Amino acid sequence: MSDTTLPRSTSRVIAAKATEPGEPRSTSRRTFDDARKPISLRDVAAEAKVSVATVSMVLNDNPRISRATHLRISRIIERMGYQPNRLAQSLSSRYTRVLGVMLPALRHAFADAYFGELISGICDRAGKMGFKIMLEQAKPEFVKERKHIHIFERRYVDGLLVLGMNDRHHFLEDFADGRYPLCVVDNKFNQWKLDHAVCDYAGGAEQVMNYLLQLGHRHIGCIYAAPEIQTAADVLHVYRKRLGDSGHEVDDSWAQDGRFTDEGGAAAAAALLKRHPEITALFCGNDKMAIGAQHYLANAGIRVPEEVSVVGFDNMQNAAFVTPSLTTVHLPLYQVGALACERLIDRVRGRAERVAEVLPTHLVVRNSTAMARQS
Amino acid sequence: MSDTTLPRSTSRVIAAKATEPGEPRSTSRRTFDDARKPISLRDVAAEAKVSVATVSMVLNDNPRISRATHLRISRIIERMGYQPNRLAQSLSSRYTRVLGVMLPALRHAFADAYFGELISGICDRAGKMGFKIMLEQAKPEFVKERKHIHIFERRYVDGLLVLGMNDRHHFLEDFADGRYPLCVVDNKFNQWKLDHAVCDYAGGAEQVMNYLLQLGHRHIGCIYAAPEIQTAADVLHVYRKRLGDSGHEVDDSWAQDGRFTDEGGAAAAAALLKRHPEITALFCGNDKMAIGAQHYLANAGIRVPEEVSVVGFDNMQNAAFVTPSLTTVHLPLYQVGALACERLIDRVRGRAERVAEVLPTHLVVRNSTAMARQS
DNA sequence: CTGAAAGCGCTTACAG
DNA sequence: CTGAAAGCGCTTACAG
Repeated sequence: MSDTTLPRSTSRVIAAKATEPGEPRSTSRRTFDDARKPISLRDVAAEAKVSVATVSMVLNDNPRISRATHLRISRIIERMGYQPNRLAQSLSSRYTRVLGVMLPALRHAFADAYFGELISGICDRAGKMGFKIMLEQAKPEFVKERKHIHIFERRYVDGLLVLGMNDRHHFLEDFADGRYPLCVVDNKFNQWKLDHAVCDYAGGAEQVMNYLLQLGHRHIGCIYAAPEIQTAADVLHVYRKRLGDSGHEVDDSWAQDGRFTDEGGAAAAAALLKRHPEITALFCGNDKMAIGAQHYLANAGIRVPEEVSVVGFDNMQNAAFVTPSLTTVHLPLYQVGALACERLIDRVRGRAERVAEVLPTHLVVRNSTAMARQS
Repeated sequence: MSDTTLPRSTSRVIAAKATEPGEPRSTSRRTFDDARKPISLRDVAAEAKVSVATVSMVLNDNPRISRATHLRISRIIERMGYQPNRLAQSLSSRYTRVLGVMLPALRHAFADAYFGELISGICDRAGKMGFKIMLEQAKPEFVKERKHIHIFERRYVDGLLVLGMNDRHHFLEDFADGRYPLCVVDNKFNQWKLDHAVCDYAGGAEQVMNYLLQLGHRHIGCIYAAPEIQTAADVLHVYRKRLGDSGHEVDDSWAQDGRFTDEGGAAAAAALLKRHPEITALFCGNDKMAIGAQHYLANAGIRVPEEVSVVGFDNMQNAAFVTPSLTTVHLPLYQVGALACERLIDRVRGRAERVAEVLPTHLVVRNSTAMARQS
């Protein structure tokens, strides 16, 4: 602990300069003992010889303050290096200017590039709009103790963005009445009336199936995951429908759960190829599973793409740097995060209408796909 | 906007139950119009027929309150579903129970698994210790406008964790006086007196060099990055020193900057092998660059590990799922994040001594390394 | 156009 | 062991 009796440098020096030589002595009630205390509205008001109300209104750009006064007081605020205490501001104004970001309670959730991209978009946009981001994880206790409501009641946040949620996150129902602003990021729920911004997963899946069918693939396996997530279910649905439409029998033995992980993808690829050696293409629900599948295929001596084509979904950073580089669907996750954030802030500011934003996706063709082999 | 004239359900229902039938009417000053207002300390005090001070002390487990009173009032708090307004709490108590986490201003920084692991550790530990996490990015304006100080002065945070910072982040100097609690995560600075918790990079590098030299490698290239980061410089230093000690000429042409990216790693590998075709091993400063190097080698028709061994650094999730799986150094990033968080909270609570924590690392041998080829 | 005063919802000396 | 009151640092009607 440093010596309290010594005056400090930094901001206090700036404040000291506030009284120019020759000016009448400041009427501020700050004493020498206050040296470590931050400057308050009162100090600024005393220095400027106006009321605290006036300084407050200058700070909030209230039009009732004359241009001259505004300018004069702004200068004093600047010179004194005054920073408003936002706890006091929020307590009075009832806005915190903080948004919560809720992640699922997965181990090391933040290390997932999928969530990372969304959060990057959210943080950038929030920062530009004057909001801070607070992190939450949807742990079982969290929901059981109704902490998702408490963060509002206790005034931690003005709104909440939820990522990676699924149909079993029943607490989302508590937001259906619109009392507490919430926006679902990159997912959607039919059972609850909630704002959302989402990538067009079904559209991306259509492009993949078109492409594979055009290349002559007829024996296409699917490595899916988490069908309780609507967007993941959409992809699986398109896969089945397009295969059925093209006159092929659709049978659950052609689809295998890969749990969205590298390991799961490898295991699912192994299971599918054992069951159906005639498979010429694997359509994977994310890039990680696709990379796991490629890993399995390489170890099993099956060449990609000559013998089996592999398609991912995400377009994560490393998709271009595996061997062979991965054909995948690009998801504008950064943009979805930013858009969801903006829509949530609109809501915090009073917008009443629900929003449902869908951002387009597109196929990125690389080297993991080729014409179906002649078998 | 929903109808304001209707009484709401949820928490108000609970509060209504607080007056049991037959009890005298509550003396609370809450009226019907208050229906949407959250319950305050005053309401609880009125209901319990004690002063707000007493309820406050119950809330803060102040020992001056008798066990009987504590129990009785706790029950009432529970029954009413009261949640203290933490803005008011913080304004009075001068603690926010929020920690800032600062990331460098890299594009899509959150999508990096390295930062993600650290943040996972930080969030878990912070949550367990009753703290929330607020996100910040060290954008140029941010530092120029001294926002790193303002988040303290404005009472956003009690302490700050900084990730991915380097010697050019001069704003860290402002924390050397210990006035505002800060902890450097997975890095260290010799020029500024700051708390830190860091992985043993030099120790990991020693293990890599031992291993490669034992396998008979003598022509070892190094793909490094960001030598302005102390830990990265440590790795480069160990590489040079061990090569020199084993009687080899150390020459800058054997090391190449790979900018910590897949692309950079691929380009650096290409440059090194063009310059020195006799290279039998590449030691990379992180897994991403190693995977990029593997990608280049595969495309160039150079077999890994038969012709060239590749070693990474990080042990990121996918290191085990590239082909061939990657030999690398495991960094306990989750643990470093958690430990840094805990040390920062100690500091917030008043610990005066500086701390410098170092966590051990270890080599993980997989399939990207083998005996040096006979050339 | 500006000021005095009440209020936001807590905590914390200070009395008793 | 508990209460009355001041205070944390702002904003916002309400006067003038």
